[in-house]
Amino acid sequence: MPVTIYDVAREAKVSMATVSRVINGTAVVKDETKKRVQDAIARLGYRPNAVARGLASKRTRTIGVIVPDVSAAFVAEMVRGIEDIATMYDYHIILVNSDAQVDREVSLVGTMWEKQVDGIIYMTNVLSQKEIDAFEEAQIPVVLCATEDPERRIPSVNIDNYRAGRDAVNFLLEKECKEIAFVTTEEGESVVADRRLQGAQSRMRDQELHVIRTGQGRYEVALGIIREYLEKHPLDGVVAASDELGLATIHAVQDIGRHVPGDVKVIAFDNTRLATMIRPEMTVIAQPMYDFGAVSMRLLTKLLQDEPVDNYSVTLLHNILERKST
Amino acid sequence: MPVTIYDVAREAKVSMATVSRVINGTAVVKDETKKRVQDAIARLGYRPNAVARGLASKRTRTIGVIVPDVSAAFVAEMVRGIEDIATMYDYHIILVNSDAQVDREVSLVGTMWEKQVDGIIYMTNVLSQKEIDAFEEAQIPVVLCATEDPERRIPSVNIDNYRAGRDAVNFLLEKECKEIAFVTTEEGESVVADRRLQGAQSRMRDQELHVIRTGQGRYEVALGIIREYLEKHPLDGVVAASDELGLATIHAVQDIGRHVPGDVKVIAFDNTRLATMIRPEMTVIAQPMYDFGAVSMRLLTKLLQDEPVDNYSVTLLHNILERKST
DNA sequence: CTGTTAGCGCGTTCAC
DNA sequence: GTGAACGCGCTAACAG
Repeated sequence: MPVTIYDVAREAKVSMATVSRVINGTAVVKDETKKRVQDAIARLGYRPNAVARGLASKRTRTIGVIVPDVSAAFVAEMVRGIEDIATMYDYHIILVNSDAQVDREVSLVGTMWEKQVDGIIYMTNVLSQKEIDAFEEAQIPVVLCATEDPERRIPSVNIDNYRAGRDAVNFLLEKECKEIAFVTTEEGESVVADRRLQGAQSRMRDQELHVIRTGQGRYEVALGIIREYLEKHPLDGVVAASDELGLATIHAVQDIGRHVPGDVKVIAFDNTRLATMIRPEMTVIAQPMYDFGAVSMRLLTKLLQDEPVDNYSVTLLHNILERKST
Repeated sequence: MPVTIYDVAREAKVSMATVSRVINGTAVVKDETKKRVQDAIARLGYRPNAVARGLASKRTRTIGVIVPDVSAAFVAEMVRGIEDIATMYDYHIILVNSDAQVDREVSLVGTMWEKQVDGIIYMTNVLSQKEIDAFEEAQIPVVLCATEDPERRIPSVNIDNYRAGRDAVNFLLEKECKEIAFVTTEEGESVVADRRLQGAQSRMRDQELHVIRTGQGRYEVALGIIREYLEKHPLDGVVAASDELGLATIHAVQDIGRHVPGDVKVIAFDNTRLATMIRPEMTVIAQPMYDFGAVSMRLLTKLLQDEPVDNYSVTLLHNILERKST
């Protein structure tokens, strides 16, 4: 039989209300009785039941974290950031994968509602109205993490992807690149990627920006596509929408007997560990992946505790780390 | 005001018990009244409160997942496996990182207890008695995932690491390697790694197995250590305890002007995506990372539903994928 | 097949 | 400073 707050009360010869008080520090309790209670708790090995607590207080100290796929390096890093800050503020996270499927995402918001989570941290490739409606219906505070919401209807943490795309191209331009390509996923796959592409295009003037589409952006398929493109087009600079695509580019270049950075310079997005674990080490537009998660979670705690928030859509800084591929 | 089961009952002109029945399929309900209830639920947008449900039923349909660090590729993949199967059986997971610190691990088992999780999936580098005691005290079913418990006191899912280490060395031996090294972490860092080393050593006969210790096994520090070792010792075969260490080995070999696989053959553990994203593609002892998670979760569901279990310590198969580094 | 009645373990008034 | 009593939303007997 699990020991309850009543058992502690009896053991300490006080009422359960008093026990509750010393546990939660809700009110002043005489030092002596407080000690009696604490001793009783220790003696009985009492653990407050978080479920009962959640029912009574209507707060579960649990956060729903909805992501496309934890097994992606970028996402995992972010989740780690979320969890660290959650722990710091005494929250726990329920993690679910949506595979970026709208129906599933909407359904997951519903189950988070049933779970009575205090808040949600949400990441997706494309934010649709359906999801916004789901948030609205569930009446749960949401923070978007590394997710584009052009209309900024929901609190969010992101970088300026347009500017980042622009910076990447600018970097190559300053390296005297003439024929630049942007390697990315299919259009509509990811609003973040699309936004970067727009930024990249905005920096080109009379020249044309080559755009290489690689499906979902997986290394294996991208490799072939990029190689084929390279054989037909004399590129000398590539911006890749992810480390994985950057690596595919480097290998594609090498496969056709050309050289990075001598013949083709490559700069990629993200800066996962991959970027420094390959040869040549990759120049990147670094994204603060861990911070995306950490800052999102911190913002959410503010929302939950009615702390003043001076900025509901936080823009973190990206930066260029020049290495050996440019 | 959130709508409760009472509201639905009133709307459908039945008792709350009946509503509960149609929601849970706990008993037969006349088709007509069932429909009335379902309509009422839809009309009101009712969602059952999982917290109240958990308190009443003493089952939360929540699983605690305790891992060293989600941001490690290996772990993230495993978590994905856990979550997929959890979803399939209508469970959710609370994810926490322990950083492999015993105190924290013990404490986390305690908070899982408070959260009233139905079960725990546990992964760690070194399993100590303290943790076993914590499981015992919390009285929660636990499944160890990719974690060595020599005494098999707790249900677990793992590969035969001893045999895997042996197989790796054997593979190099058959390739005519004479001077073989095992690149791993410090002794005691990870029982899994230690076990593999033992297996590796068991396969050597009169020859000596070189052992290269690389601290925590991080690429950046390992690279220097391995390079230094290589300069002093004429190795021609290396078994690395992880993909990351395998890659460090390949680069170390290249750094001193030698060649993989020509001069030195490299085989590594794990087979994360990294292994096929580098040049040369790495020969590996592949571990079923996703399956570790998936099978663990499945085993746990059996434990929770009192299904018959024919094997409490499941041994998954590893296999060698020969690629370009050997 | 359906309704009534107890709890589940805790937070939170409101008195004392 | 402390205790008694109620309610959070639901499941699970038990009747009928």
